[in-house]
Amino acid sequence: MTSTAASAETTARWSEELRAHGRRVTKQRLAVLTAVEQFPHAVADDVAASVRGDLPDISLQSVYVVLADLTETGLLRKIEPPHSPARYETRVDDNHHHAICTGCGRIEDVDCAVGHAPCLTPENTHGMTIQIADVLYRGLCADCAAQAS
Amino acid sequence: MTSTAASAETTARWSEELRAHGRRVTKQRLAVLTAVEQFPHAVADDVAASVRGDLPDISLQSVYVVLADLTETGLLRKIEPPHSPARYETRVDDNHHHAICTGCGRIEDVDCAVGHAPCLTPENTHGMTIQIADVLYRGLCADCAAQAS
DNA sequence: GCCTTATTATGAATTATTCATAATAAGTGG
DNA sequence: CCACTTATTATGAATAATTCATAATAAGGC
Repeated sequence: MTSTAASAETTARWSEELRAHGRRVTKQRLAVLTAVEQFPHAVADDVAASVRGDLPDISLQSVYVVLADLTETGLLRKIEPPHSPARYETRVDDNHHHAICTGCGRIEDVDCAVGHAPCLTPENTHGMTIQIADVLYRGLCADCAAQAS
Repeated sequence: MTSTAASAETTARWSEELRAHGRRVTKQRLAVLTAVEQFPHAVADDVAASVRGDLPDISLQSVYVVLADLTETGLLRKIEPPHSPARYETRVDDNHHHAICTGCGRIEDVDCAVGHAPCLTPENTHGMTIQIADVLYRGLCADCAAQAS
């Protein structure tokens, strides 16, 4: 996974977002945001590889620190599928879901199936106040289905 | 978490299930099945603690081996919530979902919200053939909500 | 009761991630 | 533009859950 220098426009947009959230604008944050935007659902390792196009000496741990901070800030969304390291994306405002291929592990975005907030009204919640519903679809992607036959 | 000696009836039922799946009946498997049935959503550590009421010297690794085998066999269902070790339950035949309390981590069963197979028909699957939908609700349980106020 | 093969035991290894602490740099006020 | 405060980043070590390889054991068929 190679890097792509962020366009001035992209940089400006992310800088604005960072400031809007009261965060300092650093080259590490800009590089991470750009990388995740370019490669949605990338894992920390991939992000680090991409970021190293701009910042060759950044360590994986530093990338983890930045990813965690940006996730907490709300600029990134963290996805944690079983049997996969955590993945990150910049699409944070809609509550879309994900489909993971059981063959190759690739992840695709999936919009809500039923209106805007699907599955948010389970029948019996045992007194729990439900805040969000994480939906993870599992299946076979077209490529893996073709290979299987 | 203490053990409860399995009733003869329970043991007989699980023995039958094991044989029906072409598996040998061992005291380790019976103890694990009984423990998980008694404590739904227990983590491996809890299962080991419970099993040790019958088999004081069983190691955690052995419990892991048995849990993995029973899960593969289909006698147990494994739940893998983020930030929690895997949990196990004996309720395997319905596709029910789970609600996890963000306060205390407790897990409750939640029946399907919309008919029998909710959320199984997303709008755009990018060519993926969806097989199952894992739904994980997050919220606050009654106890934690009370404490928060 | 033997014998074959499934099952279990166990110590070591793995992987993703966080933590504590030290070093650095962003933005602010003079 | 410089200095300074405090956020941010760097880094090595630690952690936690789980799996793996291999050796020991025991179920169930004959």
